[in-house]
Amino acid sequence: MSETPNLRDALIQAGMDLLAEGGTAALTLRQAALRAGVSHAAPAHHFNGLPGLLTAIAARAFQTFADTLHTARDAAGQDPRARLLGTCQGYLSFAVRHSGLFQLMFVSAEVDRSDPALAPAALQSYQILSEACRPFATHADDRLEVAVWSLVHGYASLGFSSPTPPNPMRHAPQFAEILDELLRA
Amino acid sequence: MSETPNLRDALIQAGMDLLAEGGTAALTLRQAALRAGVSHAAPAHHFNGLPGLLTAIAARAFQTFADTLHTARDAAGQDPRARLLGTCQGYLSFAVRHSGLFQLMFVSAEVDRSDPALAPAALQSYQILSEACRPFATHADDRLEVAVWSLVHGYASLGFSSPTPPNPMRHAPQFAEILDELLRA
DNA sequence: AGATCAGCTTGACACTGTCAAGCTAGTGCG
DNA sequence: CGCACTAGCTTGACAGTGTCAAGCTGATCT
Repeated sequence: MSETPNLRDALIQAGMDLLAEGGTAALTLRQAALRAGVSHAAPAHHFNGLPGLLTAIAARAFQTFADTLHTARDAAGQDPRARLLGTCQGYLSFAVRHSGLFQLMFVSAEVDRSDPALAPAALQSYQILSEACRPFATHADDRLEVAVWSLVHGYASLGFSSPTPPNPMRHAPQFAEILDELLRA
Repeated sequence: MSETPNLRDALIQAGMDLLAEGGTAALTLRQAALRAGVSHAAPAHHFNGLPGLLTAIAARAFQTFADTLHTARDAAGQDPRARLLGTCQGYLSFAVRHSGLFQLMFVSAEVDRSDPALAPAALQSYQILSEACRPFATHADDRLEVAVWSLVHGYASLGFSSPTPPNPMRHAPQFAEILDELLRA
């Protein structure tokens, strides 16, 4: 039993690997258990069934999401517009590189969004984006950051269902130009 | 035999009902077959397995989606801005009222997005939105319509994962104000 | 009249999540 | 020291799922 001092983490990691390799359909309690080298019912002991594992994975994903936004913003220099654009590009980069996690975080009906473990990292992610928007806010309410958030999230999401027929995303304008369009207000 | 002259349509309808009642998890080949009063393997004969049924449902959903956009736009009067706002509100209304279908159409990995039956209605939906954007286009490329599309799609999507912790969507500004923000450019 | 065949049924298979029961090693207690 | 106890995991079972192969049935065509 010295192999896995922390089976819980090993199961989360196995689940993330499965998700990255085979998409949502491949993420299975039994397969995660198999990868971690334990019996098929072991995961139920640490998480409380499949939704529990998915929620734990989503929580960890929000953490790396926040990290991605953070480093992308800091790499963009000091100019406020560059920082906001960098943050958004980190957002898009994460969505493309970890599409399975992205989908799990934002759309999966099986993660328990009331789980208290989900709040901190998710809030942190949002605050990074919100803070990058602040220099451009012209109204008292949150309308600009909600606009930017909706814009980047929609752009990312539509990029997925991109083989979708309407698909102006195939030759879509770069996000930078679209963001500029919004910031010109 | 005389009960269901068109079993295919009956299965699609049963699937849409299941989706509306119990979400994605409740939409099952066997349950759809049960509702249509046929054996568990009958659906595989009309669609080619579960992805086929999901794709057929998505295709029909795109049709009613286009209808929703169309009527919402026409009900908004003649002013270009009112028409665009009306179209977007139709978009949001559909997303809220048919969240299961919306998710199926845009995110589900199990629908075959290369299916030729998907293209027409989806293209029609996109063209309605695109046309409503035309009076405001200032550039040669599609950047405005992609911006509006991303904005409304992201706003709708974030509204779902809304129990999500960051959740500025709880007291989110009305979409109209956000759209105005974009159109001011 | 007889052949053909699409449409559906029946039965089986592997796979899934979940539950109940049991094992096992480490811990605290008398 | 010995013994109950418990957390962590295993084993075995169950219902439900998608999918496939084989068979039935009734209408259509030659």
